[in-house]
Amino acid sequence: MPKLTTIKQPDSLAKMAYEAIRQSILSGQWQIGELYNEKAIAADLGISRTPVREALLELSSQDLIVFMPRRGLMLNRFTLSDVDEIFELRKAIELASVEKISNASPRLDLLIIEESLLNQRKALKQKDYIAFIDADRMFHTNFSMLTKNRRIISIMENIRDMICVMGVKALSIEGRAAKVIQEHQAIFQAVKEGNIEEARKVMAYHLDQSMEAVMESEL
Amino acid sequence: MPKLTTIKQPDSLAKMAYEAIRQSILSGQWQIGELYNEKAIAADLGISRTPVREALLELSSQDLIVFMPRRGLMLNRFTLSDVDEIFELRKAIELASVEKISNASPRLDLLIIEESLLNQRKALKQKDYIAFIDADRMFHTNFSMLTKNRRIISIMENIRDMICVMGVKALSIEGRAAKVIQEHQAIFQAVKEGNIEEARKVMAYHLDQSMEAVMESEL
DNA sequence: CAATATTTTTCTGTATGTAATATATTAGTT
DNA sequence: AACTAATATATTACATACAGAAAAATATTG
Repeated sequence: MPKLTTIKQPDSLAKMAYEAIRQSILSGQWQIGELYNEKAIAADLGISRTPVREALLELSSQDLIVFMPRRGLMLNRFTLSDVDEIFELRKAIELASVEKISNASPRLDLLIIEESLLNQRKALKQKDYIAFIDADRMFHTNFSMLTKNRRIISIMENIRDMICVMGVKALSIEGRAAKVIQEHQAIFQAVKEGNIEEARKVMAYHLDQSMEAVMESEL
Repeated sequence: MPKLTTIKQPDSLAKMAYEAIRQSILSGQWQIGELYNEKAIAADLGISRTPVREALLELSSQDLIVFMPRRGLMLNRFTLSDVDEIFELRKAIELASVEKISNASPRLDLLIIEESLLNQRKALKQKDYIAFIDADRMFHTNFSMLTKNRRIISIMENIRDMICVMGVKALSIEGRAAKVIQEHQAIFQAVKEGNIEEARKVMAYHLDQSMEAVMESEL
């Protein structure tokens, strides 16, 4: 029986390719409906098709891209029913997260959340759209991080990636940004007070509103 | 811009390899702690290493196996903290599922769940261990299927696979099987009555008990 | 000129080749 | 005998090769 020493995985080309491609997708460089191919991506990254293919398989199992057999690959085009499914899953996980965090003892964590709230307010005041989205993402990222559950963290990361690929400009809907801040504030308040029922309620409301905004801006 | 006709994916060797390897793992043919390698698996399946590698990458991203660089691969050896994480995630999802189903209007669904309950009782009476485990799996599978949320269904499937790989004989703990049936009955009852609060409560209790049984039998 | 048949091109899915590296084995030294 | 260094072995990680299928381009026919 072999030893069980934990081996540090050196950064493989496949992992680097995965991150590179993921970032290029998230930063909006991939057009929806456009066909891409392994060879071009490999050439672009200066490596062979093999590690690129591995990266693409991973991205495909995360539902960001879809393989069109013998044709190429494209960004996943999410349907309304996809959005519904994704937000249902998100709700299940974020409600559980908010519940866990409301219960947690080291209230230091709260500072982290509060900071992202402040950043978001500042961004809105300065009308810095990019910074606002960043802070929004941070607010929710903090919640999953605070669960300290790696599986929850990674599913939530994937959900945020999918929402990003939807290409939504939900936050640019008139008045939505201000409401988002109010909702975040309400969530933070309830968590701070340790009021679990209220925390779940306002988080659920916030996610329902977000989904509606996404669907609205999608059509 | 290319057409968007949905193309039927022919069963690729990679997909077949994935299912074959997954089944051989779930049916207990892989020993924990043992090293395996791509070449041998490929030879075994009569195909080349490439599709085997793709299948293994998928299984690894599902946390069933781990790659040991330049050494081979083995079954994932779950720690207590893994078990904790997995059950936390499971709880988040199954609580949401049970809530959704309690609310659902076409109560036909209930028949399906009731049937798996009856099967489980029968299996216990006949002391058919295999059938009992099957019915147990079926009971929970039904819940995720009834959500009609493909993402929830696939995460739950993965969770069940991981629990299977843990190699637990939790259900063989003295008296546990009978208690499982009681707990399932209580869940079914609450769902039938549309009593959401109660349904969540008894499902949470059931999952806590299950996790304890898993951890107990793991050590 | 339109419609169909044929050829060419493109791109994947799979197979195979190769260099690097972690471990096991052996030899050598004190 | 115990420890170290050198060598061998096993196995991936990546590159490359190739066949087959779909799409695009071209030729052919009515």
